[in-house]
Amino acid sequence: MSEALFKALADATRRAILDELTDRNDQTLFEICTRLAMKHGLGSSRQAISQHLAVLEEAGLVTTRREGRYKYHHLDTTPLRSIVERWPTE
Amino acid sequence: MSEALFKALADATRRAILDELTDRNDQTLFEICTRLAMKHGLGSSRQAISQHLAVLEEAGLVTTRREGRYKYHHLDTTPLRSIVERWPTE
DNA sequence: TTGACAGGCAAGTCTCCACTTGCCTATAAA
DNA sequence: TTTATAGGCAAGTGGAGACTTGCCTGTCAA
Repeated sequence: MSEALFKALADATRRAILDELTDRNDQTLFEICTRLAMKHGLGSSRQAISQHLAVLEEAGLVTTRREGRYKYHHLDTTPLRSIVERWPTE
Repeated sequence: MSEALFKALADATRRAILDELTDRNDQTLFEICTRLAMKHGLGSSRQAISQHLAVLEEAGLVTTRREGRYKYHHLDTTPLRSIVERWPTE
């Protein structure tokens, strides 16, 4: 569903998460929270980021991997191709 | 501002308008309204479509040209490149 | 000049969504 | 076994935005 993709991209905090995962892939929720606060100056709570990650995962932009009590998130940009395929940029 | 771009893409009706303009460029508001109703089964009012076009224009995805009492809208997909440039798909 | 047509403006309603709050589960260290 | 850590769940709140409604402006044909 492309609806989930565009909905995921619609929020600035979620786009900052994608930026952060582009910079360093495979991060846990807490890592993302602290690094977002540092580099992007975002004061979002853990729950907020967690909900954002769920939206990104539903869009297929983020996949997860469990390891003990840690959950690693990594970026998958392939869904973005459908955008330029739908409306070609030439 | 990329905020305007993602906001513009976030709505399904606006994406249908982009589809319609991809299929046939340079349409007036009324043409878009009637063709959306036909092909996409959308029963949106004229004002609704007009407001959507304003959002698309603000995002740089649509440019306009006045001609008498007609206003023609045409598609510009170049802003979409910034998406795959921001998060490369390889 | 009058009426129809293409489009614009502004206020109001309503729904969705981002975020909070509080509590719960599970893993690992003390 | 306790205690701290990493994360999850669910209900409630507030604000942004999609859509409507009513009226107004400007252009062209009869």
